[in-house]
Amino acid sequence: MSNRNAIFAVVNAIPPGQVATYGQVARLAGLPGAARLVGNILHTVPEDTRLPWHRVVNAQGRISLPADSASYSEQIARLCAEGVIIEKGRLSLTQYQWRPTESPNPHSNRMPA
DNA sequence: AGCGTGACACGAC
DNA sequence: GGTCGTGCCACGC
Repeated sequence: MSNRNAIFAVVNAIPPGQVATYGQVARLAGLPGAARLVGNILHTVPEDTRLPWHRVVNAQGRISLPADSASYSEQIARLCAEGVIIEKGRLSLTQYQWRPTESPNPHSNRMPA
């Protein structure tokens, strides 16, 4: 399995109404420190994908896309539809960040409470 | 095969 | 508390 697929698997495992940071996804995918790669990969994802890419935000709880892009508003719309409240382009990580309990990779999920 | 790149994270101001 | 600058990794050209 390529790392790309590993990242897909992790993102795919994020429950609705919750979000994960790029770094978190990278770690869960077994690629600590490769946060940028996650964004890079997600950017190459086709638009018609089933992947819940909108549940991935940066460590600041902000949408990491250009505010004028279509994907930006798309992401906000989807999150909002799942009950995630976003203010000033920011959301509360402490409230919505995914706490992986039964991740596909129980191997490397290290996330302090 | 090598180099630049990016939807980031983290430590400092 | 926010903003700025540097480091990191794997991907794609």
